Amino acid sequence: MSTCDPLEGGAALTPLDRELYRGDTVEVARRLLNCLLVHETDAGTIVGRIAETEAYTQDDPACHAFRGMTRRNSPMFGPPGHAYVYFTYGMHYCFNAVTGPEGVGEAVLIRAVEPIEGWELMSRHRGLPEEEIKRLTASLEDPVKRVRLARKLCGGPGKLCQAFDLGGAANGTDLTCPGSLWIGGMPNPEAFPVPKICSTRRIGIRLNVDAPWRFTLRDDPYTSR
DNA sequence: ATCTCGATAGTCT
DNA sequence: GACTATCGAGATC
Repeated sequence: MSTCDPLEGGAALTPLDRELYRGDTVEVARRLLNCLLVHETDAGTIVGRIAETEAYTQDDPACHAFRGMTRRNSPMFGPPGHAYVYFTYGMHYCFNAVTGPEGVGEAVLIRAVEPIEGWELMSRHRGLPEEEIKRLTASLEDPVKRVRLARKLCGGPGKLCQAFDLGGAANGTDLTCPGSLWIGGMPNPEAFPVPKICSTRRIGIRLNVDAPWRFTLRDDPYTSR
C-alpha cells in the first residue's frame, strides 16, 4: 500500500490551478509529486499518482528550450499548465507539464506514476496479452506483485506515455481542464503527511548532469530504474 | 541484479 | 549526418 490513498474519502478531485504551474519550475517539479495524472478516454479513465519528476529550466543545457524556440519545443514557451509531449529515440513519447510564465521555455518531465485506476486499460495499452492481464490484475492485493506490475506499466517516461495512451495528439492539451487529460491535486492535502522529497541527478541526459533536479518521495517504490 | 546493445524517426546543425 | 530527457531482450554474474 502507498503511504496514503489519494482517492480515500471519494472527495471530488479537481485540476490544479494554472497559477501553480506559473511558478518556479524546480518548485513545481516538487509540488507535482503525489498529484494525480488523469486521462479520460473513450475506453475508460486512467489515473496515476505522480512518483517521479524532473525539472527543465530554460538556462539548462539539457533543456529542449535552451537554444530557443523551435517548432518542436514551442509548447514549452506557451502558457503554463499545458502538456508538452515529444517523441524521442524513434519510438517513445515523453510527457511534460509546461511551467513558468508564457514566453519562458520550461517544463517538468513526469518520469513515473503509481497506477491508481485503469490497470486493465494500461496493461492493454502496454501490449500485454489478454490472458496475462486477467491473471495480473487479479492479484493486485499482493503488494509485491502490485509494485512489480506498476513498474512494468508506468515505471519510466516512455512506459507511462504508452500506458496512458499519450502521443502527439496529447501535445498542447490544457491540463487545467477536466474531461480529457489533466492533473489533479490531493482532495485534501492537509489530511496526509507529506513524505520527504529526495532530489537526485537526472536520468538519460548528457549535459548538465550534476544538477539535482530529479525528484522522488522517500521510500516510494513506484519509480523508474 | 546489472550489463550491453539494437531499434527507430523527428529535429537540428 | 549526428544526436537523442528510452525501452526491452538477451547475456552474464
